[in-house]
Amino acid sequence: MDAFFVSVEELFDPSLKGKPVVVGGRANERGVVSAASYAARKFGIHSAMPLRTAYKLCPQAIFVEGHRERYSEYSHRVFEVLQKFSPKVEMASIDEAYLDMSGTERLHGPPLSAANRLHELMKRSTDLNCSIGASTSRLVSKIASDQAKPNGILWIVPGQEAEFLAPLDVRKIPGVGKVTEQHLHSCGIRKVGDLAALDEDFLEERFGKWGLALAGKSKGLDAGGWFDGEVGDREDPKSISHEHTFSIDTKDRAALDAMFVRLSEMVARRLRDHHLYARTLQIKLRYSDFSTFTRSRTLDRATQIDSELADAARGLFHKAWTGAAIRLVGVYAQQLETGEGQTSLLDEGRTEKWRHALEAVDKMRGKYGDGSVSLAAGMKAAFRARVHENPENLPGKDPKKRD
DNA sequence: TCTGGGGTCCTAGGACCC
DNA sequence: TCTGGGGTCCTAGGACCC
Repeated sequence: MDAFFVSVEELFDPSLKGKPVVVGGRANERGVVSAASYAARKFGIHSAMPLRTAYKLCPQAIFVEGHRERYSEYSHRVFEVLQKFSPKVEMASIDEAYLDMSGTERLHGPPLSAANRLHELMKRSTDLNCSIGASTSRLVSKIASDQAKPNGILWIVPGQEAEFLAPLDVRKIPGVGKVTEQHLHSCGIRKVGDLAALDEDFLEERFGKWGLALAGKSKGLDAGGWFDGEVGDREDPKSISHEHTFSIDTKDRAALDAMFVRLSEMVARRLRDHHLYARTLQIKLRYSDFSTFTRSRTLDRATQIDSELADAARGLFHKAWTGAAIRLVGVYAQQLETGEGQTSLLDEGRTEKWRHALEAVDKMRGKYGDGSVSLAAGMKAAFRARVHENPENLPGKDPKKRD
């Protein structure tokens, strides 16, 4: 989808159309650009750029927080349109999808006319623009759709994959980021064609397993990495996490403790939504100087209970924390299992009680919002965060706030 | 410039087992 | 007595994607 978040915002507020719009947060907040309108991009603004930098480049831009629920809803509408074209659809992210079109020629005709009809139906059904790349591999189709933006279609004729890729910068290959790009440049490799011309053994020696995959990609093959397997058979998530960057770095032990509880609750809630149990719990700490540390622990027994995750998270935190001011904390559930596994008789009663309590809690959260119920420590987190960011929120000043 | 939040995949060392 | 080779699990870190 083209400038997806911005385009959805425009549907709800047409006055934004044609203006420099930045989705991601207010101009003076800690955070980065999630999406920028094409008008904003003219000023040099792009996604992942710090909001404060974007503001300096274009102070007159309109900064909006964004609405995740709306994007999810529209993502689902997009998915429904795509399903009309192939039974094998894979949403690769909220605004990007792959369709396996093999065997649909009789129904949709040759690639270009199928792409055309999809393009038109997408516009009619969702009022949103997309770009389409068509080819014999996911890799080439993805790159082709990038080249087709905005609002375009690009079909790479079978056999022409390598020719299409050859003049492009190596950075265009998904998986080649800043670091790999620098590494490749230092070897004198700048274009995909340079890569394709190299000896596979050289690449493997220099870049390991990844080098071998790169050799394949440079020729347009879905070799290794993300593109393995059939289109559309992604299963359960492999990890579930939440993290929080404080608007002001903090050393407040109770506030940090409480934030770990709150994040653990959010993770546990989503584990239950997915009917999954976590065997490994990881935390992340980021200090003021941006140095980042992770600590993890594998639990005796997989769990989806708020307090068990929270206790483990706080335990890891206390062991690792230097006492210095902290910018970010995070909680990650990994090694997800579909059952909790062997439970000792001793644990069973306790676990059962929690299960009932949490069922009720989840129902209330569904009805009254996520903030409606929390472990006592989680409530403290919300409260302390409010006071930390605005001392006016201290209780006693206003009887209503004290409640 | 002053750096979010949600993910996936890969590497590498050490413990431990046979 | 002076040390193999294979495997798996655990932990920490990092590149990368949207």
